[in-house]
Amino acid sequence: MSTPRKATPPGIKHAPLELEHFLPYRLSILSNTVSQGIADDYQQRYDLSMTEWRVMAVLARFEGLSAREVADRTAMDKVAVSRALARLVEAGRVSRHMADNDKRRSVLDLTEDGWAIHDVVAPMARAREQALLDKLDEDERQWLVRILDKLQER
Amino acid sequence: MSTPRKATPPGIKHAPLELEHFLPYRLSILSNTVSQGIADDYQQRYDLSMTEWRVMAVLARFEGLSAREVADRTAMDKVAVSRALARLVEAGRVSRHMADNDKRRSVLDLTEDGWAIHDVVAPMARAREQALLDKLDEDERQWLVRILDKLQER
DNA sequence: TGCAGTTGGTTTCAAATGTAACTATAAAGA
DNA sequence: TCTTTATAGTTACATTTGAAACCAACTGCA
Repeated sequence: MSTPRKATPPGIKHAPLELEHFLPYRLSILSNTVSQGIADDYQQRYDLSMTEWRVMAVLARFEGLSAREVADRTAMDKVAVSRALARLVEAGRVSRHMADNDKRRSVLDLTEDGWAIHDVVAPMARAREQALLDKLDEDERQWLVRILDKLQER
Repeated sequence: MSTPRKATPPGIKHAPLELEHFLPYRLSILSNTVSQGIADDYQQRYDLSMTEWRVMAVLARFEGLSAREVADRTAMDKVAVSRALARLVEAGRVSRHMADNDKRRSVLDLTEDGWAIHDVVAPMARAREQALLDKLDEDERQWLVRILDKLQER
């Protein structure tokens, strides 16, 4: 154990990644920081998880979705959605009733309580986004949108 | 339950977030897609988790770090690092010995096996990054770096 | 010295998450 | 119609993750 078993051949350099310039890493750090920041605004206050908030946000935007459609729109998997919905319905923040044309399908909506929370949290989320965008000038904001569009293509 | 308890005042619109244009959401989707893509390259093949790979990547770049320093550099918490290291050491991919000036502190390095894995995975990660960057033209790439720098300020 | 506070790191326990199996309904084909 | 296959959603189990408690070693200071 104390003697090196084989010296690294002199010519080989290993070329480690420079994480601080590595795009996937930078994206990950940035994304986590931002999402966590927003979550800090509502988590304790409303006992609301990030996934629950995402479900609420999409139901605010599109009323009457099924669980499956929520999953599609949030890029969450259906089990996660099912669990988030169980808590939200239990807490009286989302109403669920059966679609009359298809008894498997649920029809989901925010309740009044759900809307009340939404109407507090959504502006806070927007404010966080704005704080981020404020670091950029107008040119940069436009490039950012264009760049994100291209990176997400396909 | 069947009678609405209070009608939503007619003037109030609720202003839901448009997730598809909401920056934090877009960043999250993009980041997860990219990181998961890279992870697909090594997870099954080397039985290596994403956190383990991150630890290896940072040890490739900076030899002899302590666990604490790894945590700082990866923005992971120390419990996650501790667990990743336990597996990596067990698997013979990282060596750990005690710092002689401070017996709490560990001195961590990739082993030969660790380097061998690194030297396969790092180029794959770089290739993924390149595939992403290939979607942009030179202008856009430069703006992206600049924008990320500004977004991460402070 | 010797005590109080801090730091590096691991362990423990609870909560979150993912995978696969399962139930119920619906749709499609013979 | 009867049988097969697909879909919506939940449940069960195993794994991962995070928070807090914990232990050991170090530091500062009386």
